[in-house]
Amino acid sequence: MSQRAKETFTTAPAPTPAALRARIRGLGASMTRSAQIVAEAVAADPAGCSRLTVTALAERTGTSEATVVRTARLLGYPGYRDLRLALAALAGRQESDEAPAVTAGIAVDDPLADVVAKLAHEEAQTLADTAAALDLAQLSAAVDALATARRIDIYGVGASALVGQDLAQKLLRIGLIAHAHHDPHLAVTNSVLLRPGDVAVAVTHSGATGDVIDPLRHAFERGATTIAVTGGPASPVTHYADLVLATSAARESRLRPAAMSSRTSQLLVVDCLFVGVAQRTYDTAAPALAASYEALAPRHRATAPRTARQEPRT
Amino acid sequence: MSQRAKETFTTAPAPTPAALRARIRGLGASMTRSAQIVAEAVAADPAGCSRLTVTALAERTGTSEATVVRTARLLGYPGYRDLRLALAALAGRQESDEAPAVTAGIAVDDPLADVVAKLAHEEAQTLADTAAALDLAQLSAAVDALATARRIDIYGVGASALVGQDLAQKLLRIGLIAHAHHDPHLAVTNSVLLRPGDVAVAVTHSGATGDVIDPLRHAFERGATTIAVTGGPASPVTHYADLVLATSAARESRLRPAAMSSRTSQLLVVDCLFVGVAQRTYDTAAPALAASYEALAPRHRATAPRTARQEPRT
DNA sequence: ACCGGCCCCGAAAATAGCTTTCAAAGGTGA
DNA sequence: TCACCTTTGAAAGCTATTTTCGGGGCCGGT
Repeated sequence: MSQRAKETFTTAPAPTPAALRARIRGLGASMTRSAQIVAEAVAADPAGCSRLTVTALAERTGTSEATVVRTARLLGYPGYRDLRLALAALAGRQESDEAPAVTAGIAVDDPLADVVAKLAHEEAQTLADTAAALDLAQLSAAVDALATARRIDIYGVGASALVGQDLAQKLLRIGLIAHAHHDPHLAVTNSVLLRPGDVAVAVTHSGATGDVIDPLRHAFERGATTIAVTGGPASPVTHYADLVLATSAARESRLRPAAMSSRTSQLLVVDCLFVGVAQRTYDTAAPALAASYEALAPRHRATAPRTARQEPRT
Repeated sequence: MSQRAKETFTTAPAPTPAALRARIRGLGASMTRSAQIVAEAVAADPAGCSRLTVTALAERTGTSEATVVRTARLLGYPGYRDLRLALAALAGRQESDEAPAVTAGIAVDDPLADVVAKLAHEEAQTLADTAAALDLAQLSAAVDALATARRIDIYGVGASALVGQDLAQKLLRIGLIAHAHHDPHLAVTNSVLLRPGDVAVAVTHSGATGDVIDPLRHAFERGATTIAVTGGPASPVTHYADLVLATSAARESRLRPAAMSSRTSQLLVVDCLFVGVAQRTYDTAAPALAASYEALAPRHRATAPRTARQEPRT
């Protein structure tokens, strides 16, 4: 057997994914001069190098393609192609680790890209907070109450009205009798009709919105089961709530007082309620969902109109 | 201009790193059959596919090299090589994120704690996907249009109606003239009044909701700037949209067909629009926000009623 | 100091993989 | 049914990677 079949000396057995850095350090001085240069360049900027071709990397390091390939082999990969792939993976990993770089608040002069990143990050944070803070016992009791309710009234005004409507829409779709009221007068008018076995839900971030508290109080006094979805666990609304579901009370900055985190948080709670109820009433919920889906189908256009695309007018 | 220079139709401008998942979901049904097969294989096993050559992937999916390359282009990369790199990066990232523990869908018999965790995780995922996939150029243009609009009409029905209302509420609070219409007839009636300088926004997850497309078309034909917030970047609604803001089109499982991920995604887009507009019009937006906040104060009860807490009836 | 041997290195040939072209097959609307 | 457009795979064309090959430097021996 020849002592060097065709310059294929697999120095290391492992084409490892991310142990790359260690490997480079490990081999360190045992590499030839130009191999070191290449390895160093790779270690210094994996992401950047992953975007280069052999030729480009050779040029950048002032070496030749052959040397680059040899270095890749030294590092344990079958060839440069695979080193490049590993480099990309490494870059992806790093990127995900350093993601929460944008924790701060949003400023007036942030570029749009930052705004998007910050908003997404903050809302994700809010979701995590809310999930962690949710009282499962209360949630479970709320699900029970909703699942067996004769009738469900939901109160919310302003931004919370939308959350209430979302809940009502969802519950309706699985066959429950749910109404969302955002008109305070109508809410009160309806609330006095409730009785034991009914459920009233109040959605209010501050927990101090009179227009929502009033109908809830009436429902409470008439014996309905009352649920408060609020960011203020000790706020006025909780006085008339049998069950309190806490939403995250993230501070709202100057540029987003109009309910962002709070809305996200409330919606998560609503979703939890909905899924919980849907699970508990699966036998009736599933067909109801299917039916409403079918009923909607004809309102969707299957394909784009065949006419040529109309150009935006000049 | 030739209609097809050399089969180089860069469907999407962004060769983004991690927006891949979102992109695949988004294009979804708008791809050709074999492209779907390839995309699906890629989405199902990014790490594995990143190790395959064009030929190998073509064979695995039962298609041809050409199709694989075309799919890579569809997903926004210059070619397969780059897709492969991105895949590797994605794999690396995933590996580092590794233990979301509760990745799977929600089952009928999941305990409530799991439901909460899964929902929160999925919605957070959706947020990340959406943020990654958002086209900043389109967003920026949309912000400009909104900020300078004479009048803004927003169309959405069903779950998307709530998103539309949310946007309208926010824009109103910073002094813009915005209306959300969820009644298809009224929407059409209003849309024919729009003219250049006005903005129409359509919110629809599927992008195929006739009740929303109709008013948007009218607005488009009358010269208003039209914006589509949709999960289907190639869906019918985009035919009449000057600007398209893509939302994540995560699959909705049996227990949550009623718009959860899609709603979260849409709301993030709405928030981005709002913050963007608020930034651009800060001088007028800030006082308007303050004023609306003041005006609301009296409707909040500062403290709990002094009466003793009423016990739940026995 | 000179010479021979060995290894390192880069230029260029060889090859594998990626991209493009082209024509046929499969639909779709008139 | 026919014409047209879309989609698809086979094969040609090209780029990037890998291998080969020979020049040149370093070291020990003479």
